[in-house]
Amino acid sequence: MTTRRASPNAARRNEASRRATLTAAFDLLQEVGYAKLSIEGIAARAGVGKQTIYRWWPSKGAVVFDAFLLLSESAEGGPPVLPDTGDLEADLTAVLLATIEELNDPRYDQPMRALATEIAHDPELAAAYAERLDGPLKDAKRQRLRSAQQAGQLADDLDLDVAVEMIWGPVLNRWLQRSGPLTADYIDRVITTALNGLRPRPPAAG
Amino acid sequence: MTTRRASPNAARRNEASRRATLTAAFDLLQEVGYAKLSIEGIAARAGVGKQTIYRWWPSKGAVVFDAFLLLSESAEGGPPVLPDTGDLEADLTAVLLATIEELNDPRYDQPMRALATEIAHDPELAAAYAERLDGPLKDAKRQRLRSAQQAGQLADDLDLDVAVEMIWGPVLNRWLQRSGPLTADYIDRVITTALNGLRPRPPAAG
Amino acid sequence: MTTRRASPNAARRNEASRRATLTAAFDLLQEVGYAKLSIEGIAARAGVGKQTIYRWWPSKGAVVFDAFLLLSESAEGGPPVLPDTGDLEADLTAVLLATIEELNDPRYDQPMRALATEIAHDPELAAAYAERLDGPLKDAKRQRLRSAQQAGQLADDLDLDVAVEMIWGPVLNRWLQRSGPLTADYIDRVITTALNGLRPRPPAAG
Amino acid sequence: MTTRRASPNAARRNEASRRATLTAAFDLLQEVGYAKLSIEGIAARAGVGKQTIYRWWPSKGAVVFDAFLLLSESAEGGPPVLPDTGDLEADLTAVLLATIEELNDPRYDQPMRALATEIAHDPELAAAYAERLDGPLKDAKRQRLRSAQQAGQLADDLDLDVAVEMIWGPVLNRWLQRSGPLTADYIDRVITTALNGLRPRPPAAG
DNA sequence: CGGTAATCGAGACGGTACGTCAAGTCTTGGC
DNA sequence: GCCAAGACTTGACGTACCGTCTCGATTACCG
Repeated sequence: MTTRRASPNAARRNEASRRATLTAAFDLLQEVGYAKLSIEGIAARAGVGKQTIYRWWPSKGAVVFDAFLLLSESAEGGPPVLPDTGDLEADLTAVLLATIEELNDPRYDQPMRALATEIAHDPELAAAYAERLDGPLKDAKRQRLRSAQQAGQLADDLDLDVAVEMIWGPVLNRWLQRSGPLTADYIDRVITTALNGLRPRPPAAG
Repeated sequence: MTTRRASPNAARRNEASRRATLTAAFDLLQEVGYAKLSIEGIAARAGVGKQTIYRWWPSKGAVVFDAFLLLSESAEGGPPVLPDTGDLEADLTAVLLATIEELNDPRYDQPMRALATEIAHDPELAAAYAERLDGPLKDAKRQRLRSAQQAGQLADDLDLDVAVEMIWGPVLNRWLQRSGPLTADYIDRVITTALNGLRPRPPAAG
Repeated sequence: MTTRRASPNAARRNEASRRATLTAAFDLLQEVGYAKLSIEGIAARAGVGKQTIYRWWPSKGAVVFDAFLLLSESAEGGPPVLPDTGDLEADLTAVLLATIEELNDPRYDQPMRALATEIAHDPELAAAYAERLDGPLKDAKRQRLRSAQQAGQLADDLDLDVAVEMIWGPVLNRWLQRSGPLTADYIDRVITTALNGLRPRPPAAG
Repeated sequence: MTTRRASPNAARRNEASRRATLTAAFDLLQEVGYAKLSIEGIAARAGVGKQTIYRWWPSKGAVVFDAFLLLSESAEGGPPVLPDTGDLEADLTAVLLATIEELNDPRYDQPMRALATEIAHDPELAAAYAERLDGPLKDAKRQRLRSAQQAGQLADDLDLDVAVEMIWGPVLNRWLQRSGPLTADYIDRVITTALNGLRPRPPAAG
């Protein structure tokens, strides 16, 4: 058996209340923003008792996290996979363009910032995020790079973890800190720079 | 003529109260963490009236930001400069090692996360951060890369902004999300990968 | 035919649950006091479902009332009777001494105050109290006075109801309001004053 | 110096908030009854923050008590005095008639029961009641009886405290327990019985 | 150099939300 | 159909802070 906490009897949990809570949380995140998001507000919007929220979630961050989880579950069929046309640069560009489109979308901006900061302050949440939300995505990214590596397009001794961070890290950072615009051009430069590296690259052998 | 009801008369500002407030804010950030930081608490700790804080700072985030500003001002003499021994890889390694040492230091971890969070949620603060705190540092980083570029160690057409993000982005991201340990080995891998790029690199010409 | 949706089928009632509930209620009244007595607490202490309590009692006061009823039933054999030695003053003194002993007993103080205040706020409960608990007692008191009246010890035209209230009213009041100590001496003074009245009493005829 | 608690600075207390609170408490007591009286409700009705109530009163009962105090203060000029026409019986009748009129008045019934209940359960409150509200009244009652005593209308050795309780005790008890109607006739019987006592009274000497 | 206006510490105020407790209703599974 | 158990919505609890608002008591500038 695997349950960690004994207290509430999960079998009797009201699924309708759970979904209402998560939906309300996500909606409110868009509407009022992270700073004004309150358990009280979520409960009221969801038509749910506060106690029900406190019974099933340890923190506001956990609710927000589960709201994202619900969203990603309802969106997907199976684990995520990155496109693989054989053209790595094109595939990465396509994926990152979709990413910045989402990051630039006002509907998702606030909620994702909320999630990011909750994660930054709550290690337990960070672990859950790494495992349940980011993990599968990271696997897909690594997998795409491995495929390119096997096709000889990437260095044999490449550290795939670092490679993934090298491509997505700058983008996420720029978004979170608003240190610059997230444009298609920026994406291109990131990908090109990451692939080629900072050092001068001798002309391809004739 | 100027606005009739302008901001308070800065000339009369009590410097002792200002410093006490910022010091208290930073200390409390370490002690109780970001989530439990309150204006009331800062005022009490600083032996300062709440009104004094509200008079001079628009938000809690602004106080936290100023606390960092005070810290960085008291630490420095003039704008920051990265070491330049001619050996880029060694210099970057040295700087990044110092960076992760700070990020791993429990005294700074909480406060810096607080700052990151406030910035993520407050565009105005983000602008101030970009200009006053991060700006000079970024200039120094760019300058070091430019120096290497001029020495022929980096590609001529390298986008220095992207290059800087490529090196520091992954590290900051890993720290903020706790997606992996910040070790010397990790730093090495990041620097090597960034410099060489993901693509296979033909052996240096004989 | 009877009402279709009447009260639950009393025949099926679980006597063990009933007694457990009432005992738990009385015990808790002593332990945690009236203000902190809760249905939830009673149910937990009795090992009984909350619904079972709500099924059989209309209010917390009703449970408390029944708890007293259970107590008085188990204590007695038949209706109460006051001692009648022929010496009215002595008999009254004996009974009132027993009364104040109970009122001063910490085991009964809290529960009886609870009962008294529930009665004060709930007319229906007051009626039940008057009929089931206080009624028989009052009959006994009246009966003792009537006996004395017939023996020529009390005025012929005496209003027995008022007479009873005149003796017990001051004592109960003093207890409830804590307006003075309940001592044997106090009892004596009450009885003497009630018997003689406030007016000067001419010396008994020779 | 005499202050008992240091915490709130009574000098800065807002008199308007105080009066609004007490008035709201009294009004709500009439409207919703004692059982549904809540601090939250009082605060809302008074347009006052909850904290302001908690700052100045230790319990709901204390608020109710102060509400009565405010009422009695605003009603009076100086300490209360009972009428003294020389005819004790008539004077007592007049006073008790006024008393039962108040007790029978639906505007005061609920609030006074609330006060009685709070007193019954809170010894500290009972002491305050005895001193501030009931005390002066009891003095007046005793004084009237003493006057009659000096006029030879009452027994020389009469215990005035007990005498007062003997007259008012039965009335209050009957009201609190609803054990009978409070009518003019009842008042007459109480007074007559108390004055004459229970024992047969020989005809006044010719 | 004394008058006066702004700032200061302090903290009361009307509020909002917190996280908890209990009320009374409803559902599930066992007897 | 009653029962124990306990999840549910509701509403109040008493507390912590919010941001605004007085209060005297220092300042520090200005006439």
